[in-house]
Amino acid sequence: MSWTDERIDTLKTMWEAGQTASQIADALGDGVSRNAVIGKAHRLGLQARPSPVKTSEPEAVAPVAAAPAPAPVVAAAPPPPPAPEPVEESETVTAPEPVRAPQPILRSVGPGGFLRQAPGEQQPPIAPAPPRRLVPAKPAPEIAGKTSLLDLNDRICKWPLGHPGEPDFHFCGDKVNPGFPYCVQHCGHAYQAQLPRRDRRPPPPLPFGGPRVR
DNA sequence: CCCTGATTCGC
DNA sequence: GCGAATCAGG
Repeated sequence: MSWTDERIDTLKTMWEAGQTASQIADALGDGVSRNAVIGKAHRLGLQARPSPVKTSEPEAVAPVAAAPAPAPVVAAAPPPPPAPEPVEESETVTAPEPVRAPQPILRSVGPGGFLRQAPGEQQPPIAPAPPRRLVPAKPAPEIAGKTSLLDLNDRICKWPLGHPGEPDFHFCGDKVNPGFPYCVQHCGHAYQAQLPRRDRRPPPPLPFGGPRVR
């Protein structure tokens, strides 16, 4: 699979949202490695993320004895203010725009790179209208610490807890029983000995609506 | 060992 | 441009 616009977009969005390269690679699927993600991210110019390997530049650390204090120059220049980007207010009248309250909608990025609809948001599909700035949605507090869709990978248990759409829906997240999508405990739930046909319960309650039929 | 991102370099 | 291999810190 190549880097289509959508996939690049997913990469950008997730990268800027702080997702790890592994998570992004997972979401993109199609055998994309985290190396591929990282490589692409860098080529795209995305970068500057706290790297575990610190590039401690030889910061010309003045010897302790040599430089006792920073020269008390006349006017001590204050640190350059972060200068929050001024909102581009162009044409339109300076209407206060009271209506548009930017609700922090939490969307998750699906494996195909599409944006999933948030629980309360049934109707309006993705608005193609470009928002001024993409503010990476911070995970809702309910999900904090939980294993979300984006956390899934090959080695953690994908057993769902709760139901999709519920605010605290998440996944087990334990380490998998090697070779299975679930941890040992949930494998016990997922895989059970075959019962005689007549004794079998009608609705096989499989998570996710069951495995893909393909 | 597991994870992370950065970099290199052959393709 | 791509990404596996490699590096290096947590």
